[in-house]
Amino acid sequence: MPELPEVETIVRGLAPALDGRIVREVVVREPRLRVTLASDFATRLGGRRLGTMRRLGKYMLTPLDDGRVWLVHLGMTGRLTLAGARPLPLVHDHVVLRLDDQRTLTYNDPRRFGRLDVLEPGAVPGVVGPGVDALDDALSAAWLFARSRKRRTSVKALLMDQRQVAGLGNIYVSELLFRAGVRPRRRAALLTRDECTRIVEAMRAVLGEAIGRGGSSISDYRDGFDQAGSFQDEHLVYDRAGEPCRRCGGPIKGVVVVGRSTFYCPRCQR
DNA sequence: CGCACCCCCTGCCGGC
DNA sequence: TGCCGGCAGGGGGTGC
Repeated sequence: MPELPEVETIVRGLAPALDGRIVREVVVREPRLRVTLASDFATRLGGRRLGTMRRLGKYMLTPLDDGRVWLVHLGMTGRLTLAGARPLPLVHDHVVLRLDDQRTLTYNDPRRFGRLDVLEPGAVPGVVGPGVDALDDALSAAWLFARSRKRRTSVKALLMDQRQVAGLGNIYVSELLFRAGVRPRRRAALLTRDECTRIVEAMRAVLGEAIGRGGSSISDYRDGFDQAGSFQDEHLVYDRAGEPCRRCGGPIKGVVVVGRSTFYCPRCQR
């Protein structure tokens, strides 16, 4: 579920509230996430003072006062929610942190595809690979043009590859390619400089607007305070197969590209 | 190298 | 109404 705008929304909300807090207690109710929590996870996080949480791609990274970094990845259905003292535990509440201000930070994840970890100092760069964050200034049209040369893969696969561009997921790739007027299956190596410019501009625009709307709540996404986003109301193509294109009126097409459902307008995108 | 296909897991929805 | 197959915003592994 959560892509860059959703993770960014959570981080913007939680970072000020968590900065400087001390983790008084860590309760692991279910360690079997996609990667089973290390047996010492609770002791490595317990007692630590939290620094300023930040986002890198779809990861949430919080520095600890011992130099390590607390890492959270929400997978498809993860939620990180800050609430008052001792809220009633809900089904799929896997990890519960009690803070020194008596508030409670809960990791809930029905499908358990998420990841929680405490990283050693210096391990952070490795978690996202050599690519750049989708909102990093370094991701320019020139960078994308250079990176896409000699790639036999589709532009969608290139943009979805977290080692290349970190943060984009299935919703926002369809949305940004519609705005850029580029078909998802176009060979990356055949993108023109002008198309790379349009893709980068569309990427920044759609991500910025989505963040402004608090992300997309398709079914279960909520921010760090359990509030839904509203950008799903602005989707132009995602999950709209057969419905009229909002620009030309023609039917939106739904296909599968690199194993993921993909939506585009055959008339508006080339 | 790129991709099809498999897995991880629960929940929801549509069809019958 | 109830069951079942298919699919879901992510990511990792294998084998062709």
